[in-house]
Amino acid sequence: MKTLPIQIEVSASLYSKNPDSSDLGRKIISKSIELINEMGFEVFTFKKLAQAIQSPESSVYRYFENKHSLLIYLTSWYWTWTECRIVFATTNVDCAELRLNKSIHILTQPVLEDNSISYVNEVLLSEIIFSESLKTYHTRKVDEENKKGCFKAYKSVVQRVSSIMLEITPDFKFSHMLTSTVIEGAHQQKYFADHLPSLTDTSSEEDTISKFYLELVFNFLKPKS
Amino acid sequence: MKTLPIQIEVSASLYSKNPDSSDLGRKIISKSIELINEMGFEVFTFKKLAQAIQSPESSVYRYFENKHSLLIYLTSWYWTWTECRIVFATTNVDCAELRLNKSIHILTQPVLEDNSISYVNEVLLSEIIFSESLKTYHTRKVDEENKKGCFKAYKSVVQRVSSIMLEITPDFKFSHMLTSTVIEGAHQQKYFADHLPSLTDTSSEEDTISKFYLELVFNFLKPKS
DNA sequence: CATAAACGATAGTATTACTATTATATTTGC
DNA sequence: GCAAATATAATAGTAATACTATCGTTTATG
Repeated sequence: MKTLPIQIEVSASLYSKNPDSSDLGRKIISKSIELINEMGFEVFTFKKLAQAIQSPESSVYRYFENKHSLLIYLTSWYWTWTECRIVFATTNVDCAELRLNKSIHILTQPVLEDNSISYVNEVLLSEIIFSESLKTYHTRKVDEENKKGCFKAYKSVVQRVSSIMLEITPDFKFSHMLTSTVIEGAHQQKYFADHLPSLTDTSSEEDTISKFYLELVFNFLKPKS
Repeated sequence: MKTLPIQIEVSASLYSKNPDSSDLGRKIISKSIELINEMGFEVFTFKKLAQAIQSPESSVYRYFENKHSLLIYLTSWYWTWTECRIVFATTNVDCAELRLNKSIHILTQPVLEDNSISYVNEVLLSEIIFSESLKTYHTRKVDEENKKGCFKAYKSVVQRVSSIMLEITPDFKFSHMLTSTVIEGAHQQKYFADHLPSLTDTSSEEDTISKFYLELVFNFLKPKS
């Protein structure tokens, strides 16, 4: 698969100072991706991040209000980038079924290769998304943050995939539910496979989860008749 | 629907001192359900709980090591109770499809009536489960807590519903994945409907979510052929 | 070269999540 | 009915977290 040399832009409302605009900012992003991955988001603190990049804690706060804002930034970056990947994989594909198939693959499989151009390690970031992205919106401040546009990038992905479903089955009433069920479900099943395997049906195959959700979607959209 | 006058027993490994064994313990449970519901699990603290029940914070710690253990206790109580409800609703029902149908209803709909016998308010508890139960296993300590049996009650429910699916389609390969997708998906979709509606397909009907997952399951298990 | 912005260094605060201690109730076993 | 065990109240204290504030120095930018 070719890499995307695209510059990902994250909405200015999601940071205090654009981390993409300075060395320190980029170091904050790339190091925080590493650390959140290693220790998990709860254990991760700005103090630890600051120590790791050898800068004072207060400098980190100049970029992000708190670690939650940083997580929102990272997930927004991920979803913007993922939408690019979907667009890239589906333009000039005439068949809607095939476009949906490719989209579901992108949404349900963790990223395996880092393009290693940017300061963002996409492999590690995708792992963070799979295991921690729930925490972006499972807070008391969801509504407030939703108004601020914190989840715009995610919604846009859901909207795009929903539209493909509606091309296949125009009168389908549950396109958004089905899409978000697939995305969140795939994340969850990956987590279960790693930690609570009796909640899944693990197999030797790598892409059981993708196959499951592909079948789920196509059985629902086009029940064999 | 009839109420269940059953005594729910929670595994002794899930508390320091059994809250069911004293007035204070029962007050801790019933007040914490109220407070977690009001303010959300993150904002909830043992200090606030202690103030609300007019007891010192240290007394609460005699029952539960920390607030996370309390949440695990509450979810275990909920899943044990829910399995009872499933058993109650499905015994003496011959048709497996109907048993699955009833089970899915129980799993995808919030509880609407409190039996008001016990000190547990099941309506509020079910709301906590829908919005916060993810937090029981999304921690760095999942594996450790899983070994301790913290998620046994939940797994038992998943196992039971999986078995019904296998009665209907004996060679089905994804019964656990499908069951956990339905349970977690229903929780998620309810949350989305309340906070991020563009990720769902809201409608005036109350039970859109149940209908969606019912259709999802039966389309998958028995594709019309 | 001036001046604004960014950064480093350091200090300090409120809150959280506990732990510890001791005195006073309350239950329980005999 | 009383001693012994246990439960609870009352209070204090600690380490870590999540910030906020100040200020001098460096580094871009026009």
